[in-house]
Amino acid sequence: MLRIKLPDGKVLEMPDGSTPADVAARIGPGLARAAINARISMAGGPPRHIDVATPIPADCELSIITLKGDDADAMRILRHSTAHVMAEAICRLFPETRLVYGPPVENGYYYDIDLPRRLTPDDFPAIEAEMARIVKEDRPFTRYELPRAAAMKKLAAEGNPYKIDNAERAEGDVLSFYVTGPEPGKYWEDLCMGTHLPSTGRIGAFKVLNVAGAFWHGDATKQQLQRVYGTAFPSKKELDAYLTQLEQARERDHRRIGQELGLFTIDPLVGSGMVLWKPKGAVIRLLLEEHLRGLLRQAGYQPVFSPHVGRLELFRTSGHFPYYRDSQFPPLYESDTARILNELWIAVLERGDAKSISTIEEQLLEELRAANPGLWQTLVGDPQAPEARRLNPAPGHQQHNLAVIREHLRVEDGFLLKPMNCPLHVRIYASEPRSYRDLPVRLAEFGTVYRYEQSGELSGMTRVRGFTQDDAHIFCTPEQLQDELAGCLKLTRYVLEVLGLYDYRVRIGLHDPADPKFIKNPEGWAMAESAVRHAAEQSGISATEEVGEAAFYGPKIDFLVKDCIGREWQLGTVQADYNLPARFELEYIGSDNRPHRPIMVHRAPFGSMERFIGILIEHFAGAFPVWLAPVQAVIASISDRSADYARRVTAQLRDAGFRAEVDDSPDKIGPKKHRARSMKIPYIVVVGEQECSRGTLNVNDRDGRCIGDLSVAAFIDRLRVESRPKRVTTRASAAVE
RNA sequence: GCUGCUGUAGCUCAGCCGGUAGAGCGCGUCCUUGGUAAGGACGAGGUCACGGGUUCAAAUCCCGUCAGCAGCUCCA
Repeated sequence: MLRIKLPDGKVLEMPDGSTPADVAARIGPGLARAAINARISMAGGPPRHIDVATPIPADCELSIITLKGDDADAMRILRHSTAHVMAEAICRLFPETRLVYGPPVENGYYYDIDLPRRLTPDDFPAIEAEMARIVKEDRPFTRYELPRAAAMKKLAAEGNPYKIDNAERAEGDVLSFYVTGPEPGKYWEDLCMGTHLPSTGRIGAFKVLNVAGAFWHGDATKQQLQRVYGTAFPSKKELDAYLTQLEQARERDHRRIGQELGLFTIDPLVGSGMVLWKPKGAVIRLLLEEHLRGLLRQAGYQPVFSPHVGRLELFRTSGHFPYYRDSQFPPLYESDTARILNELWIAVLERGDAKSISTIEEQLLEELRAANPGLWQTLVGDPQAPEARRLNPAPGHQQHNLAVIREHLRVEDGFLLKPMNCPLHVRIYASEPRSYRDLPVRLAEFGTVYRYEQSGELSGMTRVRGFTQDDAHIFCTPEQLQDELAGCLKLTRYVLEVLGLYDYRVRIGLHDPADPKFIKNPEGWAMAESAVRHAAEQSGISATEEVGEAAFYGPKIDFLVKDCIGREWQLGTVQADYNLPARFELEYIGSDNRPHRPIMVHRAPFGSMERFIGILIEHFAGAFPVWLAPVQAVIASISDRSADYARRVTAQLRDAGFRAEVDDSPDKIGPKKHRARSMKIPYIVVVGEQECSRGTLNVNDRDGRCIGDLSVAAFIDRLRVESRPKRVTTRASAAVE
C-alpha cells in the first residue's frame, strides 16, 4: 500500500504501482481529465515531477498539476512537450535534421537543430501544419528507460553526436527517452529527462515564432546551430492574448517612441551606437541629472570633471589597457613608433614568461627597424647598448622587457578614449595628500565613456558605444566601507523607485578565480566580496550571487530591469575595489601618522543616462510624469479669436518656469487635442472665448479626462506641485514576463 | 563578431513572378473661425541604403559593403 498525502492534508491509501492518474481518478473525474503531471516529494525530500502514467515509487506528498490556473510548472511541461512536437514536425519535413537540445524557456520554448538548410519564417506554416497533425492525432507521450550502457549503444547507433553529448552530460545510471506515441520503435522519440503531458492532444494552442542562430554549448568558437523558437498555451484565447501583449509591448519600444516623440536619434553618419539627444530628450536627461546632483550634494559628494581621453600609460596602470581593449576604441597613437612599441608591449605581455620571442614580436621589431632605426638599434640591434635599455628575447625576462618598452614609451605614447572614469578620478584623488580626516572623499561626475561594443550588440539607447555614467568614486577607510556601500545602495534604490521602477532584481557579481580576466589578488577579492555581500544583506536586498559577473577590479551589486520585450539590462551598480588603489599606490595618512591604502567604491545609480532613459521611455510608454515631461502643457486655442489669450497664457506659464507650448494653428480643437495626446503631453489646456472672458483654463489630461475649469493661478499651483519629483506608486511597467 | 531577416517620400508601409514608383500620416498653400480622440481642396516631396554584376531593360534577380531588427556570443 502507498500512502499519498494530498495538499489538503488528506491521506489516500493506494495499491502499490498506482500512478498519479489513478490518484486523480480517485479524487474525481474532473481532476482525472485535467491532470497532466504530478509533483511529488518523498520523506521531506525536494519536490520533483512525474508523468501521470508513471507508477508512484513510494509513500509521498503529491499534488496533481493541471493546466488550469497559472501554474508555472504546468506551462513549462506544456511547452516542453510542444518542443518535442515541433522537433518531430521539423524532422518529418527535413529528415536530415539533427536535433540538439530543446528546453522550455520563459515565454515558450526553443529547439536547437543542426540543419544545413536555413529555415526561414516561410517554413513556419508547413511546420505548424505538421505540428497540428501530430496534436490532432493525440498520441501519448510514453517514457521508457534504459541502463546507461544500453542507452549509449542505442545513441551511438543513431549517430547523432549532439544527443550522445547530452547523454554524457546527463547524470545517473539510467537514461530516459520519450516516445511521441504508444510504443517505442514505431514513433518519433527523443532522449529526454521529461516530464511531459499525457498526450499531444493536450496542447491547446501553439505557434512557431522565429528562428535565430545559437552556438553549441553557448560557445562562439563552436558550431553554429539554428534555434527555432515557439510558444504554447492551454487555449487559443491565451495564445492570442499573449501575441497581442507582445505586439503592445513592441509599441512601447524606446526606439519607436524616441522617434515619434522626438527624444533622440541615431545617425549612421555620426556612427552606430552614438546617441544624438534631441531637445526634448535632453530636457528629460537634464531634469534627471539635476535631481541627482541635488541628492549628491546632500550626501557629501563633490563634483569633478575629467577629459574624454587619457594617456595609454594611465590605462596601462589601471589595467584597462590592454586587457579590455576588445571593448575599447583603437588607441590614438602619437607616432608610428608609439604604435609599434605599444603593440610590442601587448605582444610581450601575451607571450608570458615561459616562451622565447614570438613571431609577432619579431615582425613588430622589423617594423620598428624601418620606422625608427635608432630605437631599433638600442632595443635589439646594438650589443653594446646598455642592458637596461635592451630587450632580452629569451624566456624569463618578461618583466624586464615590459619595463624597457614602458621606459621608451615615456618619450612618445598615445591616448585612449576613456572606457571608464575611474582612472581619472583616481588621479584627482592622488593629486593632493589625503588625511584620514578627509575621508571619505566622494568624487562625482556625469562622465561620458566610450566602448567599442560588437556591432551585433548595439541596440537603441540601451547598448551604445558612447554613454554617460552618473559616476562617482568614493575613497574611504576600511571602517567606512560598509556605510559607504549602504549609502550607495540606498541611493540606487531611490532613483529606481522614485520613477516607479520597482520591477528590478539585484545581482551580486563575484569573480571567477580561474578566469584570467580578473586581477589576481585573492585577499583583496575575499575582503571586497564579503563586504558587498554584507552590505546587500544589511540593506535588506534579496540578491542572487553569480560567479564571473564581477568587474575586473572588484565585485559588484548590480540592479537589473527588463525592457519592453523582456530583455534584462543592468542599470545601477555599486562596486567595492581593493585593486585600483593598489595599482595606483593610493594613500592616506592615518591617525597613526603612517600611510594607509584607501578602498574604492565605484557606483552609478542610473548606470548610464542613455540606457536608463531608454528603459524609462519604455516604462512610461513615453508618457512621462509632469516633472519629467519635455512639454508639460499645450495651450490650444479654439479659434483665432482665442489665439491671443492662448499665447498670453503660454507666456505666463513659461514665466512661471514651466514647459508650455501654444497650439494656435488653424486646426479645430479635435485635431489639436489628438496631436497633443499622441505626443503624450500631460496637460492639454483648451481656451476659447468663454475661457478668455472668464480668465480660466479648460484643463484636460492626456488620458482624455477633463480636469475642469481652473484659473491660471490654480493651474500654476497644480503644475508646481507636480513638477517636484514624487515617488511613483503605481506599477506602470508592462514588460512582458 | 556569428546566423537569419530587413533597408522604397520626414514617419509608417505597399509595390518586388524584371518594363524607370504608390498610400496614409506629416509638410506647404487655400477654403472653413470651428468647443474637446484626425473638416475639405490643391500641391511639393523619392539616384527605391551604397557599390558592382546579370539583362534590351533592375526598386524587383545575383554578389559585396554599410546600416537596422531578432537571437546567440560578448560587455557590464
